[in-house]
Amino acid sequence: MQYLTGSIEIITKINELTSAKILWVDTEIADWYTEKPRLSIIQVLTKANDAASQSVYIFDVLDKHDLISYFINQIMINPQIEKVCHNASFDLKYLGSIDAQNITCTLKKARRISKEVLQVSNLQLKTLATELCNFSDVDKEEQGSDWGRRPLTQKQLKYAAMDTVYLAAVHQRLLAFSKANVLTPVIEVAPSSTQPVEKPKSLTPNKLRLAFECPRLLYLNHHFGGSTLFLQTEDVIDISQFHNLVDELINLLLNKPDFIELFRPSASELVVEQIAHNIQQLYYNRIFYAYLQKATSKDSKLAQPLLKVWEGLKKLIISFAELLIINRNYCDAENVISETFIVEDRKLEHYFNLPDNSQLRVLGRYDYLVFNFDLNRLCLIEFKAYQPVDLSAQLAQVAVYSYMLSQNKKAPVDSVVYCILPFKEYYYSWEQLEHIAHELIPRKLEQMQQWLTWRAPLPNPPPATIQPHLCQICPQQQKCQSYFGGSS
DNA sequence: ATTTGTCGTTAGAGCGTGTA
DNA sequence: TACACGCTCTAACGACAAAT
Repeated sequence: MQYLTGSIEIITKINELTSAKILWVDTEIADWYTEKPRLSIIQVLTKANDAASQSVYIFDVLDKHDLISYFINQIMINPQIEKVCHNASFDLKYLGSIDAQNITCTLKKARRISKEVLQVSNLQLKTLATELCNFSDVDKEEQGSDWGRRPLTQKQLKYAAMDTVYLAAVHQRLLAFSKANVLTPVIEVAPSSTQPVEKPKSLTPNKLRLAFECPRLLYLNHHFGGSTLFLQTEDVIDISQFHNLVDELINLLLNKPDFIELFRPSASELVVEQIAHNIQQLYYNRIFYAYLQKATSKDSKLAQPLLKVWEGLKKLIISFAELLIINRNYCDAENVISETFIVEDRKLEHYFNLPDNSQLRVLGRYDYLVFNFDLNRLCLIEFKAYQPVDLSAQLAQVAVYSYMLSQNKKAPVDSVVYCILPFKEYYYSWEQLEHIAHELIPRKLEQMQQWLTWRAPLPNPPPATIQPHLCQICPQQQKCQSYFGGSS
């Protein structure tokens, strides 16, 4: 160890060090607890594996600002020299801060590897020296000692020198660790060729349904908003909470222990009407009655139409009861409900291959999923408050849902649509849905892209496909005629 | 276009750890 | 003591699907 105090010898040594490739650097600070901390000494190790601390140079730079600046300019800023520090951000406060180049922080390295992997109790330099590098007799006392006093004691100088020795040893060990844990190389993502024509980046099953019902309405809705539901005015009651009503029905089935007792007898002993009646009763008392009260208190005219909704829900419950009894053949009473109603993430995503060889993302969320043990098949449920205006559009919508889910599940998925006002059940088997999803949907999606990007007065406006008598109740009939003109 | 509910991302507050 | 950094947790924000 060389302890250098004279300006000339320090500058000479700094000049020597500029040819080094790597240096292990540490500092000691006097008055660190005060407003005006002073850099006391800079320790530099030039050779790793120097347990005898032969190649440590200690520069005494207390209050010698020109020497400190010289060190910073010659060593710290020089990008050719790698400087290794423990908790480098601390030393850099006195040695060039943001100007310093090519700094390696062993604390950062150690943190990245983690305490657990290193199997050490903490990441202090002294701990790493003892627990990672097996140094014994590591001195801790002098760290907080008075580095402003001169002359420095032999003990202080020994401590200061050993710090860099530990630093180099720890550094070597950490390098070995990070080499051993080479992370999987970063996967180069192929740059996606951006299409010159601006096309919708993704579509939804709901939009697809609309595209089948009326492309013009799809277009108007996309650009100008407005309602898309074809409804006779006398049908319309506010059942925006309709999905909530169904949600609560299924939650009730899943969470109410009473229903387990209901399914205690064997399947052959169970009677659909009886089961359904029980569910209806409980649901009416728990959920629907309160909803009815609340709605009619706001508007007493709602009572009559809401009773129609109830009639629909009752029939829905019968359907559920039938399915549950079928499945009771295969499940015990405790599990039949949870095995029938499958609760999981309802989001769906799929990239459809279009006829023009491009791909289009379709995103959607289905309503519910059940399993029928007799058919050994999943079945996706879609709820509609009102009768569909166009059955083929409805079919297309559930075909997309079924198809996307079947891709996830790697299994066929049937679909059923329940309409509540008035109650009607539409069952579609996977065999017909798959055909539609394969043959019809990709072409429709391609058309939709064209329709949605169409700008008046370019040719090929979206056709009006809806039947004329239904167009009379189109929610945007007026706008459609004024925008597209002619027949609707 | 606007709204509504859900869900995932992100900024930042707070805490712990490191330095003399 | 003071400051920097990173981790975690949360609140705010925005994206999204579906409905109006």
